[in-house]
Amino acid sequence: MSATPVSATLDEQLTYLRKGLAELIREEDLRERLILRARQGKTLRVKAGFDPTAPDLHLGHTVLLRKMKHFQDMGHQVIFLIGDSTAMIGDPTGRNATRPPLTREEIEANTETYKTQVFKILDPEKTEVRFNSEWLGKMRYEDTIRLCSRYTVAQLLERDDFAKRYAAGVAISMHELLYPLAQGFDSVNLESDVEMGGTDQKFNLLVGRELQRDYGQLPQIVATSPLLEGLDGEKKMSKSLGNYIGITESPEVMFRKVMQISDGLMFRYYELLTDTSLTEIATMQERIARGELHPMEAKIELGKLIVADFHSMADATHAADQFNRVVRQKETPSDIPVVTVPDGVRTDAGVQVDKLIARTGMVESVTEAGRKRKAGAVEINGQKVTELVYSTAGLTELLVQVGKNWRRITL
RNA sequence: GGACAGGUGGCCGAGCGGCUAAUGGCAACAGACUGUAAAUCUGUCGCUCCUUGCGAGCUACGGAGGUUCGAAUCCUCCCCUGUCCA
Repeated sequence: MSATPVSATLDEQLTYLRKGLAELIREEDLRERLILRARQGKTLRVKAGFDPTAPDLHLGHTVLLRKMKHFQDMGHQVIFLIGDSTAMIGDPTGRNATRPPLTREEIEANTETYKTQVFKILDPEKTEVRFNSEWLGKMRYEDTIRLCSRYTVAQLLERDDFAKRYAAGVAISMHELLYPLAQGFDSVNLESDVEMGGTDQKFNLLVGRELQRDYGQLPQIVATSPLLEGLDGEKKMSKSLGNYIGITESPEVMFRKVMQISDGLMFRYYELLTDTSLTEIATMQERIARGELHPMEAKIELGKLIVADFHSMADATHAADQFNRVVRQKETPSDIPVVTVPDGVRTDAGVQVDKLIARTGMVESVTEAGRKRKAGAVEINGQKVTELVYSTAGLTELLVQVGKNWRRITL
């Protein structure tokens, strides 16, 4: 990731920080704040919150993390806030009930997971990891009432999600209304100068400004980053929709997933997930349109860039090779998990195929295995297998393939 | 507290006594095609067992009971959601 020196001029800083943001509220405020803090000999406190119940980051999160890194590049302090208290609510999406609070152990385990992932992008030296239970957990009933008194129902109903649900007659629980307030209160406690989040967080981020004003603080600047579309190119990337690329996934899986996105989406990924400049991207698009560059070539390059970010260049090259051999030339992949035959799948004549592929984790259930086999999706030692029993006479191992799953099973 | 309308498989949404593991759509998975994808086409899409068969059993339509040869469908009670009234 390119680093602009900390000694950048004010205008250089602003340009650098503005790039790639969906919205900045307000740009003049950011300018003034930069001047103010510089005069005080301070750096900006840049906050972003994360949900500790789902410590698996995917590329969608990295759009934001990359932007946070840009603030660090400019010498500012980033606060990685873990919403352990607000996790009980969960950012209202319409169908969540109150979730039980996480235990201390769970939170710590999840925090560690987060750190190893987040510091692939963020600079640990300029990152402060905090928990909102520090202040929310200490609040008494009276404190909560006081906080609630600072906001009105009408204000909360401005939030698009609430407004829609209210209009449609879908349930909105009281505690969900507290979520934006709690998040805003985090900003008060952290005295944040900037809060970052996805564009879907805009409302919550703005609440922070209101509350900070109420508490006699300068309102934070709100910086939203675009939401990354998932692999389907339609909905935002999310784990629950299954259209994501996790940043801890293997180079091979990552690469393959990148190759699966549509050609159009590829440019979006270039824009939001790599340092490729907009002009370079435009040039690439033109060359593809003119037939000088094959879209696949551009996508391979994208895949390598992304894999290299989270693994290494060598891994990226290897993943690309692997993809080329396995997917394009339909050769056998080089690193196949090796397992021994599970109990109870042998028969007198050989092995029972359904149980074999179910019990080695290649499919969910024996029933599904049977379906896959009958549908012609199972190959053993290069031969399509539709019979129930596969003869193993004279064999010492089986090379089994079901779709993109491979296993080397020793007998 | 009252009146009314609802709660169905990952989601949406039909069914309203048997032929319903439950129409249809989306999503998903596998196969064909391909530039890798997209698009398109085909198949599948609860679990287990075996003698792998248009096989057997089990579980499933908010929950618990009941009526019936038989219930997602009827009855009772309960829980939950929404609307209106208080």
